[in-house]
Amino acid sequence: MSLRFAILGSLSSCPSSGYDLTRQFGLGLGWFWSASHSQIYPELKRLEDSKLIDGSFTTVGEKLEKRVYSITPAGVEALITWVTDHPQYRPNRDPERLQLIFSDLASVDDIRRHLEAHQRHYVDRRDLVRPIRDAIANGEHDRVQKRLNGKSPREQAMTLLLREFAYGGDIERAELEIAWAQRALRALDEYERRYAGND
Amino acid sequence: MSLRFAILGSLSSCPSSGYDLTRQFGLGLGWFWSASHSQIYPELKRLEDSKLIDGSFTTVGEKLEKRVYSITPAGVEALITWVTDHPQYRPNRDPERLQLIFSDLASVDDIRRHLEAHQRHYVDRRDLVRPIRDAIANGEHDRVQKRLNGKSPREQAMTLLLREFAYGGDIERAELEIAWAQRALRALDEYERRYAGND
DNA sequence: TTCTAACATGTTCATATCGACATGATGTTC
DNA sequence: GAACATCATGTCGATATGAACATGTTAGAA
Repeated sequence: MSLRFAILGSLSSCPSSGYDLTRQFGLGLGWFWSASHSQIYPELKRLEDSKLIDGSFTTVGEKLEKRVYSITPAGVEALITWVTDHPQYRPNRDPERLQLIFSDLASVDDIRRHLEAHQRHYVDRRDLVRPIRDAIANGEHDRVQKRLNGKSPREQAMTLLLREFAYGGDIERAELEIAWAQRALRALDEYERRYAGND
Repeated sequence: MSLRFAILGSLSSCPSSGYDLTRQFGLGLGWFWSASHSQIYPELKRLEDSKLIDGSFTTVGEKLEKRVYSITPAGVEALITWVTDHPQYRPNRDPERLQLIFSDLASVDDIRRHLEAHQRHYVDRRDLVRPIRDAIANGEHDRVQKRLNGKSPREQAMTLLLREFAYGGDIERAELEIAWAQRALRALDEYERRYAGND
């Protein structure tokens, strides 16, 4: 149910086409909600039917049609209602650690590979998010800059503060997972030393 | 797709009924994968059709039928294949921080409430997971004890080590989120001081 | 004996999600 | 002029998930 609000939120920065949004979901926004174009286009239709967004046609070159959507006042209202809502925490889904708790059926090497993959995953993630956070802080992020347009310095500071919290939290999470995996790997080493030769 | 393996994994500790599994998903296992009985019963049927588990009937009292499932050798094999697989990281879904980045449309008080709810959520979570982790470490967790049965001391140590990693990681994550929310709340205070009276 | 909590197992429907299928235009490079 | 990456918009079908609907038993307490 968050997809519609992810779209509304993105459109509250600036009007965009389905294609623009798809790319957004593949970049910055994607760290908090990801979606493919096959979800986005039908959702845009539904949002238009609900009068929360407004579509207009443009043409690129000779024939290529582009549909650019803008958020309506009703859309802004719906978005504000949603952000103001008590956050809904979804059911836990942690397939990696689920694998891990049943990995006593696998070999120590398999477990080691699992933890190394976990570490790599979060290193990659951290290294991809950091530049985005930095670009936002340095005023080099296009869509965030558009969001700042027309806002007072006070409001601009809040927009930037919230982004800093959100991306910062994501980076901290990645760093936690990296440190966790490293500690687990060291514990595995110790386990192997303790039981070396026995059994 | 992890549901079938969550069930297989749970059955690899000891045979259980759908009802037992439902409770398991509501307790320990639920921290890594949660599911309702309406997902579990049909999945058990599918697993039985695939010969990965074996169902037998028991009667409780006079009439009440109970279907107890055990994992088959083919099921153990399928489970091992899965735990040995490279972990699959799912698309990001972080509705809370998604709300947060668009909360520049809301009031500072709304943001404060959001962060306080976030903190409470993870305090509750931490306080619920810790006793489970401790019970496992102290040998007071029934299903984990059953899993240890018939294992060598070396194997038992690995089972317990993996649980410690998994639950420990979850607790650390909760503590990170609590600290993050507290820092964000302090940053909000500072924001309000800085802009007091202006605007 | 009656009531209640817990035991026990299902189905059904709406929605979410993802990968694959499907099509075509535009701009750049070789 | 051909090839290719990117722009651009859609649909379809399989599966996942969750809430609600549906039914009945058993054990213990009041």
